[in-house]
Amino acid sequence: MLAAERRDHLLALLAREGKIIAKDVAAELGISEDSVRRDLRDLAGEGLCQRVYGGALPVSPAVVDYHARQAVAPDGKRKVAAVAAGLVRPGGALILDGGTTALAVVHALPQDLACTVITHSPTIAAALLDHPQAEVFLLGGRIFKHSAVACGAAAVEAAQNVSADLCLLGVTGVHPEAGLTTGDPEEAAMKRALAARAADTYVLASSEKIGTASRFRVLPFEEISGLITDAAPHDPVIEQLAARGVEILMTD
Amino acid sequence: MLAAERRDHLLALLAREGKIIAKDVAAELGISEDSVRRDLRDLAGEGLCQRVYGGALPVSPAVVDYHARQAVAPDGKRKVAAVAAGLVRPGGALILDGGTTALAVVHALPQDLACTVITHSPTIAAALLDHPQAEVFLLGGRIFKHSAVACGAAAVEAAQNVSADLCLLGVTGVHPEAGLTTGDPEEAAMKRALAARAADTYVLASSEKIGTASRFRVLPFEEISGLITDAAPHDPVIEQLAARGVEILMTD
DNA sequence: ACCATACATGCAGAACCGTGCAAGAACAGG
DNA sequence: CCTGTTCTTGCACGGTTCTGCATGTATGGT
Repeated sequence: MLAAERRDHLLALLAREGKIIAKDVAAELGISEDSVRRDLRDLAGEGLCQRVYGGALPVSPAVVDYHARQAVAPDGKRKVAAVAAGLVRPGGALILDGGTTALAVVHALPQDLACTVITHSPTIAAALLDHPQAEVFLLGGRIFKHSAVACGAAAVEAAQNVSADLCLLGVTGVHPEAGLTTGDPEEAAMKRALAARAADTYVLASSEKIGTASRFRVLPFEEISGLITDAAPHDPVIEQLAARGVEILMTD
Repeated sequence: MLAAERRDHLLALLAREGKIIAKDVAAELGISEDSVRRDLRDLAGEGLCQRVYGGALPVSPAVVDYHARQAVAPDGKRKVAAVAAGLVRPGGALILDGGTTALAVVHALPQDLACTVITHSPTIAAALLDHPQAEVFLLGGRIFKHSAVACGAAAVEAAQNVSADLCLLGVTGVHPEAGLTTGDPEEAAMKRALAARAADTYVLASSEKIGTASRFRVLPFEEISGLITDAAPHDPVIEQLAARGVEILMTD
C-alpha cells in the first residue's frame, strides 16, 4: 500500500464516516497504528483534518470534501488574500467572488470579524460558517460546475437587490489590452453584476495571471478601484496599469 | 466512540433539545455518567454550555453549533439516506433540504446520476459538485448559521420559481400530535415553501427523532407523501402514523 | 430534617501518544 | 552492479490521558 494511497483512503473515510478511529483503520488496512497516527498528524498539519485523541475528525465537516481535492492554496494566493482581507472593514458589507483566491480571503479574515458577506459561491458560504459574526447572504441561481458558483439570469437578478462597500473579484487574466478576463461568458456577466453593486471593486490576481487573457472580458481597467497582486515589483504590465490610474496593492 | 465525538454529540444534543440530562445521555451512548459529567464540566469551562444540577443547559438560548451536529448518529442517517436516494429518478427534479441527513442523501446518490437538484443549502450544493451529471440550482437568501441554509423572505420567494417531482425534507421532531417540527420558525417556513413546490414530499427522520417534537410545526402529516425512517419495526408512533395514511419506508 | 440523587475526588487499569531506534525499501551516484 | 544516503515503517518504551468505580460530600425535593 502506497503512502499517498493511504492518505487518500483516510480522507475518503473521513468524508464518508465523519470520523477516523486510528485503531480501526490500522486493522482494516493491515498497517500499524503508528503509521496511521503519522498520516493523521501530517494531514492535520495541512489543515485537512482535525486530530483528536483516538483518531481524527473533519476540520469543518462541510468543506472537507472540497479541501481534500483542492490542494492548499499556493503561497501567492495566500499573500494576495491576506492583503485583500485587510481591506475589509468591520461592520462593512463585502461582495466576494467565488474561486480559490476568494476562499483564501475567507481564511485570511479574522475569525470574529463582524461584517456582511454577499457571495454567489456555496463554497464560500460554507467556509464562512465558522465566522460566527459574519452575516452571509447567498445569491442563488444555477450552479456552474466548473467554477462552483451560481450564475445565469437568476443569479444576476438576485445581485440587483444587494449593495456593498467593497467587491473582491477573481479573474483568470489581466492583460493591458484585453483588460480583465475570464473563461466563461456567464461568469463574466455575473462578475460584472457583482462589481456594479459595490462602491469599490478590487481585483485579485496572483502573479501567474498577469499578462494573460481569457476569452471573455469582465471589465475594463477603468471600472475597478484597484488590483491586488504578488507580481514582481517592476513587472511591466503592472507599471503600465499603474500609469493608467489603477491602484496597485502589492504583497510584500 | 471518540472522546471528541462525544463532546460534539453533547453540543449537538444541547442545540437540538435545549438541554442535556447526564443520566439519559450516558445511557444512550453506553458510557458512564462520570464521563458525561467530566465532558460537561470541560465544555462549561470553555463557555460552550452552562452546567446545572443533573445536566447542562445552553449558555445562551441562541447557541447552536452547526458543526457539532455533523457527528450525530451517522449510522441511522446513512441508512435513511440510502432509502431516500432510491426514490430519486434519473432525469427527475429533486428538491433537497439542508442538514446532515440531506448531506448523507447526496453521498448516497449514484455518482453519475443525471438529475436536477434544487436546494437552499450551500453545503449540499458544494457536495453535489462531484456529481458531474447533476444540474444544481441554488436558492439564495440570508444564511442561517445554526443550520447553514438560506432562509428568510428572499429564499422563500426564490423557491416560488421552481418545481420538482420529489422533495426530501429533514425535520427535528416527528410527533403524533405536534406533527413534523423543527427548531426555528424561518426554517419551518422555508421547508413548507419547498414542500409546496414538489409533487411528492418525503420526510427523512432517523430514529432518535421519532416521538419528539420541536417548537415550530413544518407540516401536518396529511400533507406529506411518506416518512423514511430507521425506527424499530413496531414503534408505536410509526404504527400510528401508518394508520393515518402516511406511507412508511423503513430501512432494513 | 430526611432521603434519594447528583456531584467531586482519588485511584487503578487501560488506551493512546510521542520519541527513539533499527530494519528494510527506494534511489542517486559512482 | 555496488554502495551510501534518505525515507518509510514497525516496534519498544516511557509518559500522558482517559475511563469507570469507589468513596465521601453536596444538593434538591419532600
